[in-house]
Amino acid sequence: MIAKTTFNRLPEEKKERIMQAALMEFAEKGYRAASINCMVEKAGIAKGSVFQYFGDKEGLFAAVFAHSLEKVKEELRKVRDNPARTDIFTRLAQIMHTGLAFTRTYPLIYRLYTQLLSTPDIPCRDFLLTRIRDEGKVFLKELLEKAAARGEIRDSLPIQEALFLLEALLDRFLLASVLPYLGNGFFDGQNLESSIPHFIDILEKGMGSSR
Amino acid sequence: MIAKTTFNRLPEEKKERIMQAALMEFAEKGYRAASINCMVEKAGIAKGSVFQYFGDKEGLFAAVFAHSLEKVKEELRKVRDNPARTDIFTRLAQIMHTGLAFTRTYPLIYRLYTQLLSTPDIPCRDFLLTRIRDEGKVFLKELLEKAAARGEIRDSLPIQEALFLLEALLDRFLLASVLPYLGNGFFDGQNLESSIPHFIDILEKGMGSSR
Amino acid sequence: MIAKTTFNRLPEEKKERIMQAALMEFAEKGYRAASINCMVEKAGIAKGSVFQYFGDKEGLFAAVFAHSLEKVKEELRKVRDNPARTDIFTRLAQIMHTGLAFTRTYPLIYRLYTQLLSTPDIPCRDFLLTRIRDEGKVFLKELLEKAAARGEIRDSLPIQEALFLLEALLDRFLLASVLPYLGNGFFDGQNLESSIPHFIDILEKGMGSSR
Amino acid sequence: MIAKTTFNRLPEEKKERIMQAALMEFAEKGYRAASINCMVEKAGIAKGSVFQYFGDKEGLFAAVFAHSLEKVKEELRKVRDNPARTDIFTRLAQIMHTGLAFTRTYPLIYRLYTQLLSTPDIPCRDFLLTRIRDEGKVFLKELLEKAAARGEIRDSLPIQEALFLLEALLDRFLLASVLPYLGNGFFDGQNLESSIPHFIDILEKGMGSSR
DNA sequence: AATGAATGAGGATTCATTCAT
DNA sequence: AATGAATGAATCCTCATTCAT
Repeated sequence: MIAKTTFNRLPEEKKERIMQAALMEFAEKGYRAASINCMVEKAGIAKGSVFQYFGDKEGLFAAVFAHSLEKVKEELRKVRDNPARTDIFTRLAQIMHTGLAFTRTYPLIYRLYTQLLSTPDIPCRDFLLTRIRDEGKVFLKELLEKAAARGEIRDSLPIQEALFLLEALLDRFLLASVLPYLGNGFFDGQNLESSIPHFIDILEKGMGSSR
Repeated sequence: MIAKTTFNRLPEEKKERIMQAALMEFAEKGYRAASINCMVEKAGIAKGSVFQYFGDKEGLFAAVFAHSLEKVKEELRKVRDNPARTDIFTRLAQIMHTGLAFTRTYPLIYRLYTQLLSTPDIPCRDFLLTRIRDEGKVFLKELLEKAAARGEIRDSLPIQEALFLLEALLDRFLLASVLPYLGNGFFDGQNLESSIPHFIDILEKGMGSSR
Repeated sequence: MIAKTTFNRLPEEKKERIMQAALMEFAEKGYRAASINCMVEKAGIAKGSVFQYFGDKEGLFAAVFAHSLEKVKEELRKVRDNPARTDIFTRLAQIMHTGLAFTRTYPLIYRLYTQLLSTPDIPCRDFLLTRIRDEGKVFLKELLEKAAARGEIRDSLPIQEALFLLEALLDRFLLASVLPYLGNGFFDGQNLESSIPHFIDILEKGMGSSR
Repeated sequence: MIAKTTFNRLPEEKKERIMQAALMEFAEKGYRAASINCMVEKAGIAKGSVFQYFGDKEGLFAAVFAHSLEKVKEELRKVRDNPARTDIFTRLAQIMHTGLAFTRTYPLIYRLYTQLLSTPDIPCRDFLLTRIRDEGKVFLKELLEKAAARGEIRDSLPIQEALFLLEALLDRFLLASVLPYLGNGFFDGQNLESSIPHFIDILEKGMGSSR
């Protein structure tokens, strides 16, 4: 955290190269197994530089995480600032499309997130997960509440569980785009997009107001 | 994989002790970070024995995985062999309850599974994940197909997507019981059970046949 | 401290070789500058073994220290169990001779002690120094007290300061045998022995009972 | 040693700041463990500057040492230029008081000296120690010789050994003011001053001319 | 003259694995 | 079959030193 300035003063190209190499390491191998040796080789920099820039491995991870979160935020903003005059189910479809585009563009970032979820010994994990949640999940909640206010969802809908289900579906949907195992062999790559309307169909019947 | 026999000839108590210690290591620290040093200390056996029994770390992991999968299968059998004369939604509720009981009883096994999901450099990951899928997911599919045959679900339901959604929900539901972060603060420990009917409510409306 | 057994089970010759190599490193370079790399090369063992035996560098240091202290204790016992029926000044001369013989035999042990004295960041320094003091200095105190009881020293002698002076002289005397700088160029190696009676002369006049 | 001029042209305040920071590092951690990184941070200068000023770590140490020696010399001069018309034992008491005041004012300088004494791998150690000796010890010798000429000390006194004893006592006395361990628990901080007369008492009886 | 980014050798330490007993 | 001592590669990290700006 101290010498963060050193890194920030670097030319943009080099910064990106380093972030990319580090992201690859962490996303592919997980925090512990990620090797700074491999990382610096990929990035083409000296090993010592990493520690000058980020202090230690933990600092590097935090930087990579922050860098990735920034990308996520940009993406979220796109969805949020969309021509919002549509009903919630149309928006959910939009979100799924946008999310899919995101994981296709930045598959490693999504992998980093799943690493974080399942690896208990990552430093600051609690803090980092909290930041993600604050960033991403509040959004869905607002979406649901506004839809409720507009009468787009049925009165009897249990909000918390609906929220949980939406998150689960979205998360798994994105995960499937990164890890083909989860698609059950049914969803192979390109087909994920075409399944979106079907998901929306189920959600609409399950959550929408009748009529 | 080589001298598996040697391990199998061990007294049951010792086998269980070793498996338990190894499961703890792998589930808590992940594959790479797991230390055979720590493991043998917990198990109270000689380090050399591990390599005599399982060949190498990878073999040990495979054995732990197989051992855990066996427990999962037992559990699945319980659900499958249940008094099956109920509709699919009642059964889904049963499954959620049973799953929750399972992760409460064997939280480490579920963690092992999530580790496997998110850590790409575990050897044989593909093979192991395939085995899980074959074990667990075929079951849900059959459930859906039978329900369709009985007319419990609407004709227009897109089966693949419904299956995917069910898996996503179940998985996330169990994960939340192990990792409190995912509950969004809404679900705190005991509350997970009470939310099951609400999930079923959504699913029934989304997937069930009208009337 | 844990795997101390491993080291103790080693053949005596190997144990001694390792202790000697470690003592050389620590005594010559100080705790921080001592390199385990150099040490294992001198001892002809694998680097990993050091950590198996002693846990970490600190544990190694503690072991070397304990080993050395054992040698010191043996030496002290020799002096203590001497034909004790002589006056204190004769005994002081004996002690100086014995001490000199000790530093000549184990110069590194004495250097280790001085390293400990002057290096503030050695782990457990307080504890180790206390152990030395308990071992060595109580002895001088008893000597003085018995001499007082026998009337060998004057009533007006300030005991604490006399003790301090004796320690200072003994310590410096031994130090000079190890570090020639302190001898002021006057005492070159062999001459230290011949100066003992002269020191005793001063001490006797300063501390002895008149006549 | 190369561009010493560059450093000397610096504003006095900056020079002092740098010397102080370096002295702290060396005195507290010893030569090897002292980190130029820490040092420059404390001093608030660029790391490169150290090497521009002093060539390398060794040169920096030599400069710090010289700077400290200068302070010692000033102090010595005070004692030397004292109203000298007193006998040697009064002067020794003065010296002890002055020395104590010095180590209280500049404890780091004394620590630097003890580091130098006990750490054999400091470069130029021989040279530096010789300079100290030349500075400090000649003085005591003169004192003794003049006292002998004035008949303040007995004819039979072995001069070299007396000198050695005085040095040992003074050194240990000062050391005890910096490292409390050596006081044996008897001398706690403030008490050192009050013990001076008692030391002088012993010395006078041991070395003074009878009557 | 001053800066501070870059470097890589070397530090302690951990660990899976081998093998003689 | 079981042990646990031995090994050395790989880990993160620190540091003095260099050099372009």
